Amino acid sequence: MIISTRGRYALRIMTALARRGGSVPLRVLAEEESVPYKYAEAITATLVKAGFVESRRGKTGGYALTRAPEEYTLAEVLKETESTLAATDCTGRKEADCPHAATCPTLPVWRALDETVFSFLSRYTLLDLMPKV
Amino acid sequence: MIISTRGRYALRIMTALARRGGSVPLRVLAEEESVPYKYAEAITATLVKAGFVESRRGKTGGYALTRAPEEYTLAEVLKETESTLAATDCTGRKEADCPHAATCPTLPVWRALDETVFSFLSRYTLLDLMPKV
DNA sequence: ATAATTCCTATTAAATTGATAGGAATTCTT
DNA sequence: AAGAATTCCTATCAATTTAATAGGAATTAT
Repeated sequence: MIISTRGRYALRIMTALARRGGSVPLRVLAEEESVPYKYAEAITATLVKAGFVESRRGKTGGYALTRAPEEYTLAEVLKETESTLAATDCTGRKEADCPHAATCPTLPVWRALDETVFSFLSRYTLLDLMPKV
Repeated sequence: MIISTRGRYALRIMTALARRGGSVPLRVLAEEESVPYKYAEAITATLVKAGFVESRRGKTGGYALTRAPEEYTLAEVLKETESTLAATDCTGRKEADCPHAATCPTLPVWRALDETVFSFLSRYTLLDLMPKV
C-alpha cells in the first residue's frame, strides 16, 4: 500500500490542527478525527521530528502547525509518515536487496512510476483537504 | 504496496514466455525466473483465467501467450494479478467500508492518484520490459 | 501538590502477502 | 495399457507488515 492508515491519520490530524488553529491537545484531535489516541501519539512523534508541528508539554500543552496549511504538500507529509512511498520493493525498503538492479529492464519503469506519484502528491497541499464550506 | 512480488512475478513469467515463444512448461519458466514453482502455479492460474496465456495439459504441455508482447499493458496485467492496484484502502479493498465517502474532501485526491497510476501503467507494455540486446 | 499534557519504550493483535503440500486430471509417447 | 510429464485444484502454513495498545516518565500551568 502506498498510502496506509498511518499516513492518512497524519493528514487528518494536521487538517484538524489547521481547522482549529493554535495549540490543541492531542486528546481533542484524536477524538475529533476518530484516531486511536495511543496510535495518534506515535504519529505526532513523527510529525514533531519532521518539524511539521511543534509541541508544548504539560498542562495547557498541545500541538500546533509550524506553517500555513497551503505550505505542506501531501508528498512531504506522506514521505515522513509512511514507511515508504515507493510503489515496489524494488524502489522501496528492499531496494538494496536486489542483485539484478544494474541490468533489470523493469526497474526504470518503477522509478518513473515513483516519480509520477511523488510529483502528483506534490501538487496538493493540506489546504486542498479542507472543505471551504 | 501497489505492486507486490506477485504482480512482478507475473510480469517476469510473461516476459520469459515472450522471450522463448510458443509453449513452455512452467517448470522451465519458474526456474529461469527464480520464482518458487508452486507460487508460480498459483499465478499462472490467474493468467489463464484472465485470458493472458493459454495452457495445454499433459506431457509436452505448457503455457503460451495469447497476444504479442506489445499488446499487454502493465496496467491490465497488474490489475488482474495484484489484489488491488489502488493507492489507498479508501479506493481499494475497503472502499465500501467508509461511511464518510460521500463528503470526504480527500477521497477525490486518491481517486485522481489511482487514475494517474493506472494511466502511467497503461503506457507501458510487456515489450518495454524486454531488453533488446 | 495536582492535573493535564507530551514523550519514550515495549509489546501485542490483526491483516496481508508469500510460499508450500498433496494429489487429481490430462495428454503424449512408447 | 502403462508411464511420465504436465496443468489444475484445494487447502494450509509461514513470514512480514501494519495497526493498535500499555504503562509510565518527564514536563508545565494552576
